[in-house]
Amino acid sequence: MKFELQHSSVSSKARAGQFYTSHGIVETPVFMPVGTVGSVKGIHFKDLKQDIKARIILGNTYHLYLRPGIDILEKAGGLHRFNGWDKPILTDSGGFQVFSLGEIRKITEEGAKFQSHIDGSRHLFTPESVMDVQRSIGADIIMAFDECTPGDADYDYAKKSLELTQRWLERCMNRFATTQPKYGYEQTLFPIVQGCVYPDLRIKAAEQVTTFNADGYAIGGLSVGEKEEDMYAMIEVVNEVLPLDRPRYLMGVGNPVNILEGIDRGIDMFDCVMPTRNGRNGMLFTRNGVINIRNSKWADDFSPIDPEGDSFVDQQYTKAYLRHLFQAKEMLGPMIGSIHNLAFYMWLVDEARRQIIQGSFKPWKERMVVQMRNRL
RNA sequence: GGGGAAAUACCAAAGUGGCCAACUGGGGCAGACUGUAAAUCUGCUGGCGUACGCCUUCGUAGGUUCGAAUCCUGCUUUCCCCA
Repeated sequence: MKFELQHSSVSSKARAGQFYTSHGIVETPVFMPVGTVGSVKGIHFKDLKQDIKARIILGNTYHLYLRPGIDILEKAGGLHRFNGWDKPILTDSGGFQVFSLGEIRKITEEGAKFQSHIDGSRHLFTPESVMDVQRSIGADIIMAFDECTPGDADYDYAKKSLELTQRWLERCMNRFATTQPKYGYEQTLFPIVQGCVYPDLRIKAAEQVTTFNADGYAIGGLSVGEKEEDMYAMIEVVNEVLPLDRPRYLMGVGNPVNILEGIDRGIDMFDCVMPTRNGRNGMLFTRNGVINIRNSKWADDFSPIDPEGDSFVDQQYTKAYLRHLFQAKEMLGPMIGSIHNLAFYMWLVDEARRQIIQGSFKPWKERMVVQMRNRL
């Protein structure tokens, strides 16, 4: 997978670039909508492509492995063929589930033992099996199997956790190198930098991953309970070490402010459930701040959802009507909320890219960060 | 016309002498959500106060009692059955 760095900001570490996959070119910075089980919840791909203009979406190894299962995905000819999304897909490895499934999971040197959240059945994920599953899913970019260290971990735990992630990474790389794609197009593997909020661990982690000369690198284990300034500090520390000529992917982040701060620090790729989940729950992100559309003050506000927004839902529907849909628990409400938020996120990264290219990113970002913190 | 049952907060509905400003649902109001165990979860919902608390409430007017949403009497209203 080739990555081209097109423009670098002078007053900031922000960059604009693009990478090439078998399913198309992805311009960066980019936001990747999360489609855990092979679907971006509540959104038709038609809208995702034409209106939201998503360039790449996520899938999740753990969820897809449990349902529909590997045999179905292989019979379908991979996830692209199964769900009909013909643009790039990135799959997360299940490392985050190691973190989020808490009680129903156990970590050993060999791998992670899970109980399915669906039926309680027991499963073992190893670095090798996770590579194999991701070969079967057929994502363009696949992720190493890691332990996502909690943000409040003490140094000792974080160090041991990182070392396990590092050993698992070697096994992932070996397995990946000795297996082939199943559907005739290229796949690439991104390692993940862990190390919690400890700079020396983060540096060690970043140094280790770069030795594999991967096509891109991810920073994981952030926005998982640590302080926001710690997150930014860790991004800065890690990006000092990661090579400039490869994309950097900040996993699971974040809110619109986090994204601009990430871009400012040299991040190229983001994913987060926030636009979809919060949109489903009535929280709208706009360039002027956040709207809780369920609030009674919108009941008779017949202005468009977002007069400045460029999604069709922003102009088509009024705030009062959208609030009504949420009050009435109509499924259209969460759908509109999700479309709006995703379109806004895509606008945000596209506009950031434009500002980087024309050399005005920093002041624009500073203005946006203040504006977007408002509560409307 | 005769007989029976019931009236509780925005709605529905528990409670039938003190642990009741009153269970629980719904509705309403607000909040949370960051590589999705989430179209989910949390809090509040008589008034005033951040709070300890104080004040006014269980159709209505009286009464019994140390104490009443709960017991008694009148009235009002609603529902059911028989004519």
